[in-house]
Amino acid sequence: MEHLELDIKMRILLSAKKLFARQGYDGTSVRQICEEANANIALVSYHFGGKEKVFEALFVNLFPHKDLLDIKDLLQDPVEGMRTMVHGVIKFTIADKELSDIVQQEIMLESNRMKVVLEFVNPMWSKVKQLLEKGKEEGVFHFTSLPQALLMVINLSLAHKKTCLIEKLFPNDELVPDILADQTVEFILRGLGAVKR
Amino acid sequence: MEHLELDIKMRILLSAKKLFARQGYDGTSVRQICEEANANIALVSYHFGGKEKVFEALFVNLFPHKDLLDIKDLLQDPVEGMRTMVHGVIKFTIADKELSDIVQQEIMLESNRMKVVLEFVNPMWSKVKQLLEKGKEEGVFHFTSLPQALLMVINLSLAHKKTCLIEKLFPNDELVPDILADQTVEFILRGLGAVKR
DNA sequence: GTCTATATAAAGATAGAC
DNA sequence: GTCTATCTTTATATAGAC
Repeated sequence: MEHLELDIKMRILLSAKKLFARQGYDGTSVRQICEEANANIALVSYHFGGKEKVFEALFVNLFPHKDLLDIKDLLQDPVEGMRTMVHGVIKFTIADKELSDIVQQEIMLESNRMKVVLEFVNPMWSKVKQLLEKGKEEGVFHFTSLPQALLMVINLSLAHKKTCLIEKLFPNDELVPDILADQTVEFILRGLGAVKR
Repeated sequence: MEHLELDIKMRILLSAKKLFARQGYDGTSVRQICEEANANIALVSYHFGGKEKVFEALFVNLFPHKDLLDIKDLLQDPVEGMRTMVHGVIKFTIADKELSDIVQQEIMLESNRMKVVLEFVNPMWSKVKQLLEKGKEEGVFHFTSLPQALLMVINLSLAHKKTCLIEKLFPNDELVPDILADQTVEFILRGLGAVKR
């Protein structure tokens, strides 16, 4: 029932993003999406070709492609490079919480839609992988298994905001985004053995 | 089509666990569960009272309640205590990958079923929280925000095995469970500033 | 306790009018 | 490009026979 100023295709995409994030892909119906978008049910098929295609279009149109990959010379200093990358990913998860929630849901489900998600997310992980390799070569990062180190960095970069997990344990608390990013980055760097304390 | 030797209630629960883990709660139908369990469709309603109740029963019956909480004197040495807890959680995620996958899916969805999941999972996080507090008091752990530190420890303990995330980046690799647990624990301890290098 | 048969609702998708 | 109306399938759940 929002963004009535936009054209229908975009309204459908934004509504799908909102509902997929809140209820998951399988928990969201095409009817719901169209209701939210103030669009007719038939338009999803007409404009996109079905629910699956809406999901794809969502990433094609709304994923912030280049932001993180345009940065040159990331590999010059692995520690600073890692700082930049992790900060960038966290910035994305805060800027578009819905899309980042969808990414994580699909990862956890290991659904068929992973193919689409990975297409957009892998370039970032590839950069992080390079940073880890370079850092290990130079002796600033210390870990046994590269794939597992990468997994830990990814998970910490993405899954920092699932506060529902602990809200019962911190009834009055709230997380401050600025502190969040810095603390996560420094945690990762220390975890990787890059001495910073 | 397995475990035909068990009684029907348990067969339904095990089939539900398997399918929820693979396809998610919303992506799994009662029909599918009964087919997998070699049971009649009507039996889910008769024995449990519906799909939601099957989910609940799954945790009530199959969640390893006490394993981690019986350990006494965990707080004597926060570093060793943390080592024990994280190892324990990782052991659980490996022992029952299906159940741990379900836990993570529901966390990411922030579904209505979180209430059930948290009931079983919170006691563990509560212990970890205590360890973090004690460790910070004693000056062995260093972090700014307790809730966020807790979140990072939880995430690393749970989400270490989503290898689908990076399998394109490591075509031939495989993760070794033993190394996994140790590397994760040490990563966490270093991340928390407990000097171990 | 287990089955068949069915009730009822909701899903995704499209034909055809406008 | 958008709508109404409808098709088909599938969902959860249950009544009632056995």
